[in-house]
Amino acid sequence: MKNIQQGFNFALSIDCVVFGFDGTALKILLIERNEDPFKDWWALPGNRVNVDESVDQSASRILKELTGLSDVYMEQFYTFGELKRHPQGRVVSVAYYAMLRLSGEKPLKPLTTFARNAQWVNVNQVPELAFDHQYILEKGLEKIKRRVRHLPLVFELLPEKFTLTQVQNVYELILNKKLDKRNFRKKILSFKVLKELDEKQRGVSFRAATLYKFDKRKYNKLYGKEISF
Amino acid sequence: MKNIQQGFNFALSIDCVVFGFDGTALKILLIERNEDPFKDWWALPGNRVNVDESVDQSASRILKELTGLSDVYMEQFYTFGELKRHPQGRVVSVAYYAMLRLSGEKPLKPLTTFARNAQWVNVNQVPELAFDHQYILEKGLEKIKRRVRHLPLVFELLPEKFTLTQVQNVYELILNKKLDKRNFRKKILSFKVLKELDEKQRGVSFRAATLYKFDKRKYNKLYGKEISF
DNA sequence: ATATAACGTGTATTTTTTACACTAAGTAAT
DNA sequence: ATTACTTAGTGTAAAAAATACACGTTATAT
Repeated sequence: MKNIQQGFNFALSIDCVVFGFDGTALKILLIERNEDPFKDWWALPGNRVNVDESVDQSASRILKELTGLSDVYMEQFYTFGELKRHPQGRVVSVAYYAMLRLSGEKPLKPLTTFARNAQWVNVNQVPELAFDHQYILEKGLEKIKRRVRHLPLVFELLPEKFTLTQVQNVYELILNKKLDKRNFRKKILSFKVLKELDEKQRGVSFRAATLYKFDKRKYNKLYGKEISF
Repeated sequence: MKNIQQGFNFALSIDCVVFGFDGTALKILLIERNEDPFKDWWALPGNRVNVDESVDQSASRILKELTGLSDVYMEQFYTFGELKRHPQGRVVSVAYYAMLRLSGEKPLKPLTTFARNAQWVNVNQVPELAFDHQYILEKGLEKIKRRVRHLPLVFELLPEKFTLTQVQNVYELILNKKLDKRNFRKKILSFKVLKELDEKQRGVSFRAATLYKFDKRKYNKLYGKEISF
């Protein structure tokens, strides 16, 4: 029982800022807490890290338990270690952002009882949140605004096949500004990582757009890890 | 004694990647450990976080204890939470990078006994390090390579008054590539945050260069927080 | 057939980035 | 004082990237 030694008296938690795109709006995932502290409050999905799992593993597990979602793109972005952030003691929280394609078929089912409910809410219609989660959310948003310019994160938010207009919409929502259509297309295509498909959108009123796929292999080959969108 | 509850069995530590510039080379600070585990090994300056201090406070305290240095520019960059990274139990480490002007006058005096010695070593002549510190160092280096392009970090490494050639040298060392002198000057001056002084270098053989100061007020006013060096 | 709404495209202008080499100024040695 | 040496300091032309801007095309719905 090594951990009984002095100094082993912190709790570690994970909090996730989970972004989703439903074709129209940028959403984040919130849970409704079913336990104290902050019972009945909305909060970022999060929980304690177990002592026998790595922090990255823990993040995946926690997201899965609270939402039923697995294989989600996640990345650590900051650790929140202020003194009074948790009323039950010294809890330091490692925050992750996550991104996923939001298709109607994926129901959100918390696999644990401490969250009674999980729900997508529009990024700019977030209610008051438990703990310092408001702050963590803001930092997460700032972070992806920057990261989205250097990493092909937006494709995590889009379905496998997407139109260029959808890509542009996601960028506009994240960066929170309008982009010029022609210039945007010129630029995104200039990276040569989108594969034009022999296929059009289906089920839309009005003219259907061409579908594209993100070519991950080509991206890795061309850019290693970084780029400038 | 809230922290006796289940879950409060992590230790938290801070590790610092401290960069210094001595006018010629980019250095990082290492300590020689005087205690187990890894007694006699070189390591990044770091130690346990106390339960009654914030993570940021802890980082400053620890750096001060190990080196005698205070008021150093520090920023958190990643949290290392793998399972087996510490032989004595579950220790999760929050890593910071730090930057400071390395002038001869500042002697390094560890104020604690667990480090027997603190020393600046050239970034590309680092010996084998304790724990996962090699890895943390690499990540720290990657991080500042990116951050230095968006934040005026280099001025933390330089003396208050510096020449443009010195600025260029620091950028070249961090980015690890040669820059064109005329283009560099054009660009750095175009930001309008360097104030040309009525003063020249002293004590150099050969022609003395004009000294400049970084105008922090102007930087904040013009750019808020970000820029693209 | 017609109205509708989003699709998809090109060019000219401005701005930014890159490439490139010599003279000026101060120090040190003779 | 002359000379040799070393770093400081400067401009321009070409290429590349970013920006501004508008209309004919196409599939759908009525």
